[in-house]
Amino acid sequence: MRLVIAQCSVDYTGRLTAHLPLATRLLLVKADGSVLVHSDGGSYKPLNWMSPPCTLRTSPPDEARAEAGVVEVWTVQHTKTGDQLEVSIHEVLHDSNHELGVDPGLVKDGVEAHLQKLLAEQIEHLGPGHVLVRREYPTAIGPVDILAKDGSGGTVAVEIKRRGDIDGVEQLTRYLELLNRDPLLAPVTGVFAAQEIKPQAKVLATDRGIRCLTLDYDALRGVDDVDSRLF
Amino acid sequence: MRLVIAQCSVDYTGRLTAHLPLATRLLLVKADGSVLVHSDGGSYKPLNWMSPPCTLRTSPPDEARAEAGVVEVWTVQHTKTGDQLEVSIHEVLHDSNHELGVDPGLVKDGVEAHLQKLLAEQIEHLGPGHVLVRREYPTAIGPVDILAKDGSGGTVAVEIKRRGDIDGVEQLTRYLELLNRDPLLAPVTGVFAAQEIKPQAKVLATDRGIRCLTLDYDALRGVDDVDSRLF
DNA sequence: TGTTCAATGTCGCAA
DNA sequence: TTGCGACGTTGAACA
Repeated sequence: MRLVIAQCSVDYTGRLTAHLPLATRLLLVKADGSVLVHSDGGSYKPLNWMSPPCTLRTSPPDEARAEAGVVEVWTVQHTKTGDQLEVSIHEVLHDSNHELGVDPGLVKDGVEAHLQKLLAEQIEHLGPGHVLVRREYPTAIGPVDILAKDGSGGTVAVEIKRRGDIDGVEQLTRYLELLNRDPLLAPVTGVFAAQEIKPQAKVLATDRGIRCLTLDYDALRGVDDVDSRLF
Repeated sequence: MRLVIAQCSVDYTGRLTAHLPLATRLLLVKADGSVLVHSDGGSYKPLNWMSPPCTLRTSPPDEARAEAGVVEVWTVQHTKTGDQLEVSIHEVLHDSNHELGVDPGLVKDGVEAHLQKLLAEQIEHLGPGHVLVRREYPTAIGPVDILAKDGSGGTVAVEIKRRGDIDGVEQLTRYLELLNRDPLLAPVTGVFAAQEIKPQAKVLATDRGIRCLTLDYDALRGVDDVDSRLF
């Protein structure tokens, strides 16, 4: 990631034509070649930008621009649409390069983990008499989201998803198979819990004797203590 | 504008709950206190952010976080909604401050002015035999976007909008009323030209004998000389 | 100031 | 790939 603070003017031609008069701004060049032009205010949206895939080419100014005080021209062109961003740089005030590496991303996780925490706290949603054993119960093939005991002493394994798909049912099935080999736990029944469960997933789960539980995120959250939001 | 490159994890609580695991990212603090968290890829949208009005407070980590390697905690809170962004900083790799001043802004000039220029250049879109008189034809109540002569010597007044609404028809009506008082110009007919014309506007215009013309921006531009894009 | 509607929307999932 | 809907939508015009 390259950070440049520079006096510059910017022109964009693409879906529309736009122009930014001369001023001091931040030019942010990302590893994928995309460029953001930010001012010192406004929202998170840049004044101007070019999204990937695109290429950045720097060149000396033509005579007319050199006259006008331009020292370098950046031409950023979108690889597919041909949209073009042209930055006329008058003075560079800062220029630094930074190695960031790939972001683990998976932003907006939260929801699934939060659902797990909320359901663990309100384990009664599994049915009367249920008691939490633990969250993230470790097994050889990965942690089970929630392990609980039902009223009759049987074990319950819960797989939680934001959107319940066939994959989730398969995953839970593997856990159940493994857990049921453990005489201390067996018999282990399964609960597939999600905000929204696909009909196909519901059919498969039911066929395998797995109970489906639709979670109401807002309702679960409403009961939750406001102070415990950061988990 | 403050630029910080740091190893950090980020938590957001507001409309939703989101978490960013530990990684190296850009933290951008704008003059108005707003904060953007950018990775080295993706689009112009930050991974996480806080929009103004908000306040940034930095504090030493609590004991548990200090254990985990956190050296500083940023708490950014929205003044009105109470949304909160918490940045746990593990290591600062770069930290610089820059005075940018107020941006002249006025981004996104263009479309309407560009449409006017393009239509003036390709006046034949008004119909066969049309000749341009001038753009921005001055009148007592403001300039008419385009004034032209049709094949039979009559005058044509064109009002151009990006989106054609009732207001535009009213405006053109006022111009027509005024222009038709001028014996040198009369009879003056009206053309309401826009990229998109609202049904109500079309009805009103037609009712008043004003012709509607839908402009195809891309098609007009396609014909346009590539070198004349900067206007 | 609140409401409506476009956007260089962007983003994410389903068909 | 394409289409559709939601978004911490954002942003501007209009009432």
